[in-house]
Amino acid sequence: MPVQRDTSPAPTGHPLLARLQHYVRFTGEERLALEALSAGPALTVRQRRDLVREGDRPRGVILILDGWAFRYKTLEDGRRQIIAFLLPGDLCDAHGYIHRHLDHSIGAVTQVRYIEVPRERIEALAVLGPRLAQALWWDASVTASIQREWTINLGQRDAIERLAHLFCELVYRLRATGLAAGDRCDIPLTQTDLAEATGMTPVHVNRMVQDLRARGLIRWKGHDFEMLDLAGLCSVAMFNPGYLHLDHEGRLLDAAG
Amino acid sequence: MPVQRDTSPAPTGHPLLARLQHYVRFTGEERLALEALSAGPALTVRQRRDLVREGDRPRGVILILDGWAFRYKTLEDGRRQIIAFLLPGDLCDAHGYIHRHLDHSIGAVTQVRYIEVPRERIEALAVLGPRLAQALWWDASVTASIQREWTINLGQRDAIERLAHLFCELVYRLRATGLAAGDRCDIPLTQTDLAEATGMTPVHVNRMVQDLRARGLIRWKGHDFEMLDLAGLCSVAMFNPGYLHLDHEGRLLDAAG
DNA sequence: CGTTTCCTTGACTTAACTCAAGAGGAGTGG
DNA sequence: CCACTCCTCTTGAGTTAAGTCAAGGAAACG
Repeated sequence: MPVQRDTSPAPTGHPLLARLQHYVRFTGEERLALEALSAGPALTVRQRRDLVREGDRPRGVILILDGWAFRYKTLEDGRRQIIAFLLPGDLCDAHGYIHRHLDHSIGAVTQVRYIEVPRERIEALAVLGPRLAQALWWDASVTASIQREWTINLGQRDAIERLAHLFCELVYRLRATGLAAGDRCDIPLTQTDLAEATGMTPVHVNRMVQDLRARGLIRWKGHDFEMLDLAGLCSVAMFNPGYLHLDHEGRLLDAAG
Repeated sequence: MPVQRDTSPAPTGHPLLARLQHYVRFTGEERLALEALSAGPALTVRQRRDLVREGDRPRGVILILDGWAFRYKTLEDGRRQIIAFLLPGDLCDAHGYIHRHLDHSIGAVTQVRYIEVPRERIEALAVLGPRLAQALWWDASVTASIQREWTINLGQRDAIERLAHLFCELVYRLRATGLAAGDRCDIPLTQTDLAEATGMTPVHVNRMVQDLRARGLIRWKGHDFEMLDLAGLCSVAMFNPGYLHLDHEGRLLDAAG
């Protein structure tokens, strides 16, 4: 039996709050309201299972509390594309509230603890104050921006660039949620996951990972990932963090503690 | 001097309304409110100019009244990716209201007539009734869905499939706005545009277009496009229109007239 | 301690790119 | 009206990045 926390409380505080505070400065009341979101009964899926599946009727907005997941979609002939990675603190509208059926699935990489927040509770949040609504809008528009960046990644960058870009994005996003200590973090993905996200074969991903290692840009063994040369990796990837929009008033708050 | 309408009223009625009616059935009052959106002073850009540029401060939501445009983003070394096509009736949040700077540009293919709708007027719409809010949500979530589909397109499909898929999407979207008569429509794109949207070279796009023609799937001369075999093209592309979510209550209304 | 999953490497194939040059139109100006 | 330019489309020949197939090794799992 794997040694994994199962019934323990959220181990990283409140990842959503941690991230939203980069965008907007909250009052104590607002903070409590956000924390209350994750107070409901958490669900758990085992690693490599689906949280929700294409064709399901959406049950609410999913808030990832702990663990990694991804959105994906499958073509008729079995080819599979990972569309986005979902990290702790990610709110993922699954999708649009309104649609009858999901047009994609969400799968777990690791064991994932999450909450299905009924839409009413999200809407109720927004009523509490414009800052909360603003933060949620901000978050949604960052999600859209990331999706656009993936379009560029797949359309214009070659293999090493794509891979380097993905690593940069993941590290920046983990940092924003407090899940990266300096240049080190946990990346529980397999090279096959990376292949499905970057549109290449696992074999080629492997060669590119070796290449990044050989250039002294990254270290990656098991789940343990380290950026040895952030500037170098960004340069290879032509990574510009602007699209993550991590530059709002909240930054000040973040710097202060 | 080119012979182009310039100060004439919107030639296709209300493309936004035409499209939203596929999603939601409106009352007369709601319809008027939507039509009022395009009552403001329309702006015009000449073909191949930008409506807005990366780094600009967003001025509002853009509503395309007439003509084709696209979102795009440029890498440092000049490579350019078209991220989405914007057709008449498209509302494009440019972007997120909230951000200080746009993280991408919007360029015109043809001459484009459009309106910059202040965010307040969008919000005011939503207050008028839940159906309007619902329709706008629907629209936004379809946009997100299209963006996800592009990710798959670029990541998993090969050259002919990508191109076929793009043609299918455009035809379906034009139909939903009443801009395709049967299987014929206007596609004012160059093969270089298609190349920038599908992540290939113009030369290769050309070869693939020839291929689709040779297979008897499409006819395309100048701007005049015709699907000769919709089922065949969908099959080549593994196109499944579900992601466009054109299947709401409004469909009944549409069928009725 | 065996089994499965994941990573790694090598040899070969192929889809797509590059470079280059020519053809067809559309608009421009003499 | 014709010559000119510019832009887009087209075709061919050679190159390259990435895919395929196959097999061995190293972890991780149970």
